[in-house]
Amino acid sequence: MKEKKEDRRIGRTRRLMHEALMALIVEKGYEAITVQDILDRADVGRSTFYAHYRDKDELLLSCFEHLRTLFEQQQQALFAARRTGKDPEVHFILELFRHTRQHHKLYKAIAGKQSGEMILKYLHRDLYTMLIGPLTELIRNKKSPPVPIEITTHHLVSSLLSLMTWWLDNNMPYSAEKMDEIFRILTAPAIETAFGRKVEKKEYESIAGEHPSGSVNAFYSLFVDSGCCPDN
Amino acid sequence: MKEKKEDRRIGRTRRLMHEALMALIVEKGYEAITVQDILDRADVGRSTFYAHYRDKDELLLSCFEHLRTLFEQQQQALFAARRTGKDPEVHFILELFRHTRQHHKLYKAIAGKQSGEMILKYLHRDLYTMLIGPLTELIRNKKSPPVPIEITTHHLVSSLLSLMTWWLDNNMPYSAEKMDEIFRILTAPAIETAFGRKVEKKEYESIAGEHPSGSVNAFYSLFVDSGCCPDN
DNA sequence: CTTTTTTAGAACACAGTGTTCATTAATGAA
DNA sequence: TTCATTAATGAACACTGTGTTCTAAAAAAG
Repeated sequence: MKEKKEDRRIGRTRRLMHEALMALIVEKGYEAITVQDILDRADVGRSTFYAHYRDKDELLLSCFEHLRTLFEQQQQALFAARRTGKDPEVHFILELFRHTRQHHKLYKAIAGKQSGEMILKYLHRDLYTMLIGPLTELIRNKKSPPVPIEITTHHLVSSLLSLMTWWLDNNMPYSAEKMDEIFRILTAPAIETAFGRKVEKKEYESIAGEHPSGSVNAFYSLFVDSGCCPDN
Repeated sequence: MKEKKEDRRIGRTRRLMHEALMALIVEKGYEAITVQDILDRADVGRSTFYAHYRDKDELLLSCFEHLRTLFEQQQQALFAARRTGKDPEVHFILELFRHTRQHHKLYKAIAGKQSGEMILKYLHRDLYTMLIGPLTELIRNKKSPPVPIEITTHHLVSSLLSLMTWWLDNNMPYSAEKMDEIFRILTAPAIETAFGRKVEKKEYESIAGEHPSGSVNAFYSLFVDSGCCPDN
């Protein structure tokens, strides 16, 4: 399974540069960092850096992909555990907030306001791609929604990322569960609208409750049941 | 009133540089632009540029402030017209979309994805400052909201900007009125929640209607009635 | 017309990027 | 351990872009 013919030095050098960049982003912000800063912090040679990455952006992207792999592996594990029936339901958004808290230093460097804006665009694009399919599927047989599905999806992703960065940049004053709840309260009605259904008062109230397992969850469980996670 | 002791050359030079930057942003994106590009396009000397602006960012900021002034003047005029009772109600969000359409080339350069991310942060900060006060005032006597007012405000501003940039970057496929309606559908329920009131089905349905003048509008008319616009 | 202010243009030092190459060191396989 | 292979080092280099300075010329104001 594992292709382990990689030189140890490569992994070590890459790890050093990752760590250096993450630390520097938190300290002075991505834009202000020079390649020389990274070399000094990681204590590697200039030519070594360019042997691994084309430029600063590619290093940051590499850090981002590392974090995404971490999350995907954890999702895979949870997904597998769920299939055995031993675990409760897994909700993508909640797990994302939990993973963020668990690796908050990495997330803050990568998704916080100190990081490069480029990363947020990648995150947006990735989440958009994950969402647009299942959401389109869900409204297939419904009447045409009052808001185009592309805009709704775009709005949902922007809202999620906006909450994430707010949470990180304000030192996570609330629990992951609370953030998940906040996201639901702020966006669930819009999702119902996009699905073309009326919002019943009873349903709406249930949104503010603690993780209801009613129809509102249809959206959230999408991320687990529809195989929208990459590499599935 | 007007302090017109400014040398004609100053205005001309500044205008040339503004125009050059706007055009270049649309062409190749803000980050890729060098000072030399601006000098060539505007046909001004290098020392002239630095006599007016510290750097590229300050020039972009100057363009942004120019646009904001344009909008504020128009708002002032509408506000005045409304006081005479000759005009229908003025809604901040709708007027912002209308102004965006009216000056879409400027807005696309300044708020589109090709522009510097710095500007979106300024826009976010400005809108947040405009919103947070009136929103806090509105929930003063209500029960404590399920979502902190700071987060709700942050979310609203992010949603608005996300819609704005989507609209601009997709060549404005919908009318300003439609965008205003979309913004209401996607965010009004969250506002009601922040206000601590239950959303009645009748009210909710009215959101999707054409610019209802019911209680949902309490939020939107804030921008007109509460003097939250700068320089009032 | 005279004074004041702005602009032009070239020269400059400086900071940061990305490349090259000969040398040294670490690695992993035999 | 030996040894061929691969990676890291570090210094030198050309290059691009920034921001400053200075003198001469042009334009505006009075």
